Amino acid sequence: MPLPATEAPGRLQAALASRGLRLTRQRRTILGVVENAKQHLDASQILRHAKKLDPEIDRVTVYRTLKLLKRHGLVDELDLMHMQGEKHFYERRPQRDHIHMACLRCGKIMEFESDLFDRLKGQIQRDCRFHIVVSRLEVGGYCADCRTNPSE
Amino acid sequence: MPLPATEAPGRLQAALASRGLRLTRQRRTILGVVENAKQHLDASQILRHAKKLDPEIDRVTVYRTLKLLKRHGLVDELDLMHMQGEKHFYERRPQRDHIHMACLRCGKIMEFESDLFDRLKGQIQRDCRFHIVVSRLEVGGYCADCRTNPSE
DNA sequence: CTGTTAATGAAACTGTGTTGCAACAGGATA
DNA sequence: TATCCTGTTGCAACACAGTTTCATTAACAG
Ligand SMILES: [Zn+2]
Ligand SMILES: [Zn+2]
Ligand SMILES: [Zn+2]
Ligand SMILES: [Zn+2]
Repeated sequence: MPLPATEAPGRLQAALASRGLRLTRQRRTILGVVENAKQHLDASQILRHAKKLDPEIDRVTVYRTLKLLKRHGLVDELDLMHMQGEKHFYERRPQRDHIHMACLRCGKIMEFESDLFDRLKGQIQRDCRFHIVVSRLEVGGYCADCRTNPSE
Repeated sequence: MPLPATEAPGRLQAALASRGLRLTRQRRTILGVVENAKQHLDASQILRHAKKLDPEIDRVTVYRTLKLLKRHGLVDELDLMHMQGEKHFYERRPQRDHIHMACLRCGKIMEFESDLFDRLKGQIQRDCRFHIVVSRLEVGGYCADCRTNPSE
């Protein structure tokens, strides 16, 4: 369940356009898929969704577009603790970073925002004189449901 | 060339033994490589180091041993922000978690321990009623050297 | 020392992501 | 709207990380 469902339709498209990058039919389709995804998708899921809207789209274009978005800091790449093999997942970079929690039993992915996380990043930048461009905090463990119903 | 596998009996070996797992010649070699590594190694680097000590070792055994160590929480798997392709890196799980900082310019990897990080994990466990088993915080950005010498 | 059983090595395989290149199309310009 | 330039696409072949299968080997308990 993505946190704030506040949709800004076409934000990715607008961002690409403002950088002078070509908005092709295929890119528009892929951007739409990423932007409107209800959960974290990997490259092959993005391809599958995109093919429903435009059957001509090739997987190479999906990979190239994801790489482009990543390079421009418009999407973040996640592992989700590699619970489903070596896949990588993508989400539009949010206004405020969040933590990903992956339940090792039921596979649920939860998100969490925290002031402490923001302060921690501030501390890293100050104490290590390190300018943070991208950050990723993922934890694996057991969710509330799985802790109270370990039998099911 | 092949050195005796009678290396200093590290903590990893002791941990495996205490769990009733077989300590084969190959496992001892691989454990020694991971334990004595001076930097973060990926699977193929671990294989290369291990082959110097025991040329018979197969890459499959390296993968299987890493999986075993991961499953038992004895090593952590890192991405280091995927700066060198999709490789994954390994390190012995430390007594206290640390943050990995990867410089996007010079490729340097730095480590950092922080009370704030420990408190953040505590907050997650309390506020989300989520029992943390493993956590990973990686940040990408620019290190102090690269910020002061952007010319070199 | 012996037997049981887990671990290994070799090869074939899966799946993710990349590269080279000819054909194509976005979008600027006139 | 037509033209051009250049970045983008689709395809096939490739590269590489990691897994599976199975016959053989060896840990270690008895
Ligand atoms: Zn759960
Ligand atoms: Zn998310
Ligand atoms: Zn990864
Ligand atoms: Zn640097």
